[in-house]
Amino acid sequence: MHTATADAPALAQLATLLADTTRARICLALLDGRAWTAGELARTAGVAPSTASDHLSRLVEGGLLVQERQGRHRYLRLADPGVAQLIEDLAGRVSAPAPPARSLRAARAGAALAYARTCYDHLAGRLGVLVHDALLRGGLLDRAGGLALTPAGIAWCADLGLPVVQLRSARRPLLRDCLDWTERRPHLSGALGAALCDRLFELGWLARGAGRAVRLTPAGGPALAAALDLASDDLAPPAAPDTGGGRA
Amino acid sequence: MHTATADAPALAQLATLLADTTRARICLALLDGRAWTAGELARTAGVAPSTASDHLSRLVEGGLLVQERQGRHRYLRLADPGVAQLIEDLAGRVSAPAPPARSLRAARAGAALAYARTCYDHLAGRLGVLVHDALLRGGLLDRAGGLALTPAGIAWCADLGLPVVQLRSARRPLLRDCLDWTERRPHLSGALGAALCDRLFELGWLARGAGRAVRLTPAGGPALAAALDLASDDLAPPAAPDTGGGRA
DNA sequence: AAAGACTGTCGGCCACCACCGAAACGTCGC
DNA sequence: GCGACGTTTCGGTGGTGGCCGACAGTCTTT
Repeated sequence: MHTATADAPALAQLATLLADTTRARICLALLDGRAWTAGELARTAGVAPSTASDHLSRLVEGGLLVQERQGRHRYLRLADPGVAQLIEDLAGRVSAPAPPARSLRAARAGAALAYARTCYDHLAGRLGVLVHDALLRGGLLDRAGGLALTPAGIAWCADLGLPVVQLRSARRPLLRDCLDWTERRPHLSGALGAALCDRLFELGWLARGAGRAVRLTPAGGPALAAALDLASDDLAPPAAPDTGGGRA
Repeated sequence: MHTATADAPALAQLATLLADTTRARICLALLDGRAWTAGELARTAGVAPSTASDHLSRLVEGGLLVQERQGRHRYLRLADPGVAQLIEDLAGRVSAPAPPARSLRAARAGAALAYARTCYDHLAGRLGVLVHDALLRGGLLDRAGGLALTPAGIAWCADLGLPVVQLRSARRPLLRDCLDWTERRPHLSGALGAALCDRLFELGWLARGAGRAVRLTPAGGPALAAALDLASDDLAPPAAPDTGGGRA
């Protein structure tokens, strides 16, 4: 007599989708929030296109991915923020062993990624943490009784064009901590985190770099700093190292 | 060239632990937050003791479970609230298809479970949702800018013997929504949700029933209702359907 | 229309793993 | 001490699933 409060086979089936290195690689790649083609994912995962095709079909069928066919391409992306959250949570439990930079190019790419990147649909990296900290210091965000915007914070969002009331949804929390695995500190996720990131792109303050990396635009840096009541320098990426001096 | 932002093999390895029906059953059983013996888990999962022993060792080695040996018994429980959250999140993605009650006894047990139960370390079921709603209605909890206690809510917690400041931790959010799969509505999880549940047991307002089910004690019902500014009836379980059977 | 690119299907190979029963180990009780 | 009980270890077995190469389909390009 199995109590079977929840459907164990279904849970196992869902976990199975992530229980394969190749599928895990695919899902991690898709964590950038964009749509990839099947071929790109196959190359990234290091398997034959036919193998990847199989995996992708299973992931779609399992509800983790959604696809969109355009001509001879098959675009795939994570099904919804919940899937991204799930993968993040799982990845967060495995101690990421501080990837050592192998080459100068890799080190530079790594630095860009550590500075600012997208974490599915919100801002992460050092910039993400800085924004979080600035909001907290400015009294726009409050952690005394949980994690919430203050009335001032709600007004701040409205000024930026973020309608907080409309972002409230039963399906997704407005705010959520997302642990940064480079900074080891929280940044903002949730519906608002995603909307804020969207809006920064929309305003042209933020632009995509290579891969998951993003960067502040020349106009966006000062603008965001002003909005957060910071000096421009506070948001600047670490000074480009001419040689090895990795700034702490 | 694999970008390998995170360790895909490690993620897959972690997911593999949950990617088996038997291990999933074990983990779901342990969601009640208590420590089970290896034999109990074997019977619950419906496998031979030797099979379960193997699974349990793997789960412990993988960091999902912790064990404690006492004499000829091996007690196992979930390693930490994060694991419980992970399993909840996974289980929450698979639509639990409203288990039909097969017998009168099963229906009664199901009703008790739907009314109040523990969800690893916090209160769930109808009672959990009622508490959440009462806190919200009473202005102790606020959802305007996220999910947070109001100053009044912090005071209310203090009155109850819950030191909110000490509960704030980097490792675990103070408050968190946990979707109830019977009520389909949020109840309180997180560090505070766990502390509140603990305290209710400590005060003798809440007592354990069969399995994961809990019940309000005769003294606890009115006390909790008063604390939440509710009529006693508002917290009452659904009227017991009076068939002829002798009530235990 | 033909050539090329992206993707899906099929068959086969191989490795992994969940399961069990039997037996060994340790603890508890008489 | 002896037996009972809970647990673990150890082969052995069967099923599942990841992987590839080859071929077929579909869309784009020349």
